[in-house]
Amino acid sequence: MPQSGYKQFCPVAMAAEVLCTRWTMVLLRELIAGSTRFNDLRRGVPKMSPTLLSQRLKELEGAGIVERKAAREGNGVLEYRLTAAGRDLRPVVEGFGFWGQKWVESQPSLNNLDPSLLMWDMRRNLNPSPLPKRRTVIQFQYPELPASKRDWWLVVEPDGDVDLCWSHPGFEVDLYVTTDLRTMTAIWMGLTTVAKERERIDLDGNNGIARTMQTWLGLSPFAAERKRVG
Amino acid sequence: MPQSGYKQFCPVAMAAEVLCTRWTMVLLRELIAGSTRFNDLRRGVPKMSPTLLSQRLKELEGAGIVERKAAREGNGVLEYRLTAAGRDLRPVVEGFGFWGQKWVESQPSLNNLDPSLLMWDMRRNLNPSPLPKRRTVIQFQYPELPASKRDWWLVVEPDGDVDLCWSHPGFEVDLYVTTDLRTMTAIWMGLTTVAKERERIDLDGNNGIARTMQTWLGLSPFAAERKRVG
DNA sequence: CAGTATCCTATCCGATACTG
DNA sequence: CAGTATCGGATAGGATACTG
Repeated sequence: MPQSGYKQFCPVAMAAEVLCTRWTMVLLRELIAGSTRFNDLRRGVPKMSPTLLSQRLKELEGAGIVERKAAREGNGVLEYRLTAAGRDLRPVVEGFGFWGQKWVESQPSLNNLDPSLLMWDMRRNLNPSPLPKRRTVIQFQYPELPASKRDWWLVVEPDGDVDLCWSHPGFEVDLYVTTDLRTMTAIWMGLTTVAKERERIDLDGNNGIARTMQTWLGLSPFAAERKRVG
Repeated sequence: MPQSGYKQFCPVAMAAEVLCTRWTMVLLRELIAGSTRFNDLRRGVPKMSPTLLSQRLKELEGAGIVERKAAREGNGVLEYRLTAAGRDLRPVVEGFGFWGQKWVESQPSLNNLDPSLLMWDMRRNLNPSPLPKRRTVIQFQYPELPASKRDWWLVVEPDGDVDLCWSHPGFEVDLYVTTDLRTMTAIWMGLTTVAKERERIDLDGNNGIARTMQTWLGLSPFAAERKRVG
């Protein structure tokens, strides 16, 4: 932010000085969602350059929002964790999200799709409880995309852990979901539903899993907020 | 914001795109506080250039947050009013304010004082009810400041309206408050109280008004949030 | 009073390549 | 894997003066 700092004693300005730099709110969303490792953060904020990510993390550390420390397991790998001040930003970030969901036109941002980011978010919010109590594999296929971004696998372990793979994990696939990225994104954002888009989605495989898709498919944390504009 | 736009479908990013440009949150605070005219907004955001203020107002209009229309009285004077989407930002802006009050060190921003801004905010939040039911005039004096910024008058009308003057309004002064700007600002922000700073404040005039200063002096909307850092 | 026009520069940031 | 180094360009926005 050019000539940074507002030089104002108002608390709103003081907060904005820290929070309203480019990418910062989006990065915070990713931290709040639970990512702690540098490359996990990158996946959640893929358009941010590593240089800037590194710089922002330092700024957030300086502002007392994030602390970096070595992960307890792992060979000196660093983790970024929110401090109390950072956790206190959750309602602020959620405020942004719900307001954005309610009032910002979504058509333009539906032109900026990213399968990697979508699948990464889906992985996080997936709800394993309606699924069988064994390992379940779901393959997503976006035929319109180039080969390297076309196929994705969500592997749901019996303990509820979900892994995202971009090459075949080797296990048998329980359900193939074939659709276009825009439809899948719109469903995930809560702008529409599996049922409404039924004709744009091809489900092939285990019938029970197919039928309950809307329930195991976790949606965006902001999906519940009803859109008020186009 | 350089290369603007996050090109992400996440609602947090969508909101941040609109809200996290320079000065925008601070401007919104002023709109939410009730200013509607261009020059009133300027007083609330004095460090913002008129060019940028004008530009931001247009952007906010484009985003559906503000609408501009001719004031009903007055000769075609424009007013800026929040739309429903804009009013819905109140909790978001307040979230910033409370978080900032709680977690951002205030010492640095207490080096960026501005008597004009402080008095402007005091004018807005003053609570007339403990004052006499007649016109009451309170003169603030900051001896350390240059003459042009030293003296300020708050004129409280019987109906509760408060005017701010920077030259003597002509009416008899009921109370002279003489202190330094830093002390007065810290009190207004809720970081300290009139009683605690009693020795730094000189009160001269009507005793009853002097004694109740802490009550008629309206504080910052965020004063109630307790600071958690230095 | 309520803004515009113009100019210019600081700086933010994106891209890419590279390292322990 | 987890970042750092370097570079250049775009652009945001500060300053100032001006107008209806």
